[in-house]
Amino acid sequence: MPAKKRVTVMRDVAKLAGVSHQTVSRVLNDHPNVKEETRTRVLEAMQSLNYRRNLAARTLVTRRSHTLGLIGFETTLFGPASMLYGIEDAARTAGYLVSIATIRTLERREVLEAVDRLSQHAVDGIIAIAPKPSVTSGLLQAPPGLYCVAVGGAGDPDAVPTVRVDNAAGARLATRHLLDLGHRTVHHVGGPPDWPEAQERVAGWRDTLYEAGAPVPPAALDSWNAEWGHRRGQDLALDPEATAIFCANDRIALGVLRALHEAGRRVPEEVSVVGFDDMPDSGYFLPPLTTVRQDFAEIGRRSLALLLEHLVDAENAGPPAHLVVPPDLIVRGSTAPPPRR
Amino acid sequence: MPAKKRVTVMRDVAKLAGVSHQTVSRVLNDHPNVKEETRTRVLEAMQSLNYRRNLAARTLVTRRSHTLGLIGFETTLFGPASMLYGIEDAARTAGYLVSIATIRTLERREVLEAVDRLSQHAVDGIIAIAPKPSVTSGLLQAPPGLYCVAVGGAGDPDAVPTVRVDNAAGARLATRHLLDLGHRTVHHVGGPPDWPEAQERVAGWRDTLYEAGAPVPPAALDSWNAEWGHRRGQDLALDPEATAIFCANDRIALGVLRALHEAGRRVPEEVSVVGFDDMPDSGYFLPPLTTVRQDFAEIGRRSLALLLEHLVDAENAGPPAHLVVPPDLIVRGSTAPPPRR
DNA sequence: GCACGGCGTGTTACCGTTCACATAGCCGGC
DNA sequence: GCCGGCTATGTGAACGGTAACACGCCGTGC
Repeated sequence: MPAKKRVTVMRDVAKLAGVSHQTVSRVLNDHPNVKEETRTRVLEAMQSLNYRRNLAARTLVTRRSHTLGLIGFETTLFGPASMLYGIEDAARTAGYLVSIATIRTLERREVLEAVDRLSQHAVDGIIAIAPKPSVTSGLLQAPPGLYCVAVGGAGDPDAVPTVRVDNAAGARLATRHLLDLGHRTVHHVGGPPDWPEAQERVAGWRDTLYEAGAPVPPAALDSWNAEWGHRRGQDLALDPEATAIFCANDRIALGVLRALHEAGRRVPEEVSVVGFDDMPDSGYFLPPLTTVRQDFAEIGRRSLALLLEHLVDAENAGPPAHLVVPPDLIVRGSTAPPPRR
Repeated sequence: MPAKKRVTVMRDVAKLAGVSHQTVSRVLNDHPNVKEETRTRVLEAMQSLNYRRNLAARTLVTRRSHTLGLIGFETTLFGPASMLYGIEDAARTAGYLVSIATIRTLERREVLEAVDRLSQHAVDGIIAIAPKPSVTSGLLQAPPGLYCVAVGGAGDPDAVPTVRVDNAAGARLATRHLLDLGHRTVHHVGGPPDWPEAQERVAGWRDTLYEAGAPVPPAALDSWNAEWGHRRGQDLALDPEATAIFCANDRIALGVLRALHEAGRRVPEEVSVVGFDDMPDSGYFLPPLTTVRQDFAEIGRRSLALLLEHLVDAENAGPPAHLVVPPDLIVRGSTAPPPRR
């Protein structure tokens, strides 16, 4: 009977290097008290045997899996997908693997299931894309010791730390930009009325108009998609006073652009349009879209930092932190001064 | 000193139920030889103690983590993000968790790193989004016993099983549809020339034209984005003979639509346009885009099925399977019969 | 009456780490 | 010249499950 093929474990490395398995463990974990010569001998042995440590065994005893969980919603859309990417990128550089648990609705029940699934797999922490408060509140049910960070729009309670983009500031940038170009006021085509992110964008837009003493047209809120933008754009196209439109995201802006084009209103000569997100093709819309860019990579880094910070120092935690990432305005061809009358 | 808070383990459940821990294990794993009455007693004990089994311990001994790895590229774009979603969805219903490892380029080295990272975390298998052969070849370096499935475009070697959408068939559907409407021929705006998916779409388009005896205009290949579509669309708009355009994806189609609109060529009255992918807003383009829809959910299910099939019956594996998922044509408003002359 | 097989259950070893503790050697101070 | 403390290393016991095996009990066939 041929020798049974077995994967090399710590003991094999130890034997080859002529030390105990514990010394091998010390080398792996960078413990200080290992003679330099021993260390290199062990490393060589590991190399020659192509040793990889068994993380399951490590997890069993340390209760750290070096994996973190990510709860995501509508991850096929650009925003969530970008957040996922940003978080995964940050996690990878920090030596973590990311396990995903997508939810199909924003109901609390689904969030609880996702948390449960992740906690069974012993993730060290959870980052949840939480556009609505139901998600955040679901996180509160996580078993004690499992730290959660909510990223995205809903930063309500003071029990869960959050990281989010400064939607109000983004809306201000967009609105300010249009006012500075000389527009008398700015119209807004908003997202779903019950999404905090959409509400914040409304607030930033409205406040900026107030401060500038500009008239505040009624905000129209509905959803995030192009169909809504197109529908609303058709109305706005009929209003000769509407020379500047700030859309709650790029998809809406796409619809608005189409409606304006259709109605024969030229962009940016007659009407200026600003979006929010900086989707992949928004720079190639016609005209290229001026938009507010969210720094998803930074959001990922920050939320991970929050998590790791807690992992190393779990005991004396202060109140949960709430980080806000500033967005940028990307000026392209869809904005210009208003037409002279 | 207060009693140390400990999580409940199998032993606790066993004690409460008055059985051995092994019996608890049997209940958990649905072993046949457990008296019904014992089973319910154990289940009640588990319930009342809120027991969750420690998957790390389970993984250690069974060498099965019930986690699978997903290697993804450009996961912020709609296609890859949808595949990720489809795979995660299928995995979840099969009781698996998905860990992601995104790669920033398609270089073999990066793939190897991703495989390594995932295998350290003891994933049971790997599904890789593999739009180019370099990814597939990287998978071949996976440690023995770690099964990999390549999903997407590059189905070259006979060492790795693949699941992919039938790009050629999709292209045929699109081309056929346009020919059936009465167009003399169909122009094609293709993706990157070195991507198999793009090549297959060219082939399907060209073959259909051949078979129909239609003239075959030169194919133009460049990239996947709207900028390219717009650029190419400007040229095609000048050609009065070009009444039907098949684009390799929806983003390209968006650019083409814009260019045509700009040039004053009406869609679909003067020119018909077809896309590929069925992106979220393509139904709200103006006009709504006729396009080829890929069934990402089905791709996810199939690739997972391939993986699981191998996991239960790892020994007598035949040659790697190559599954092909048929796409659908979604007819919307961007296609119509050619103008009468 | 006894060997036998299946059922239900318990006992024990083992998976591959890390952690707590023990130990041996060395150095310096008094 | 001994002792205390530091350094480098080894030993044994967890961690929480599953697998292999043993064991008692029962019904069955001869």
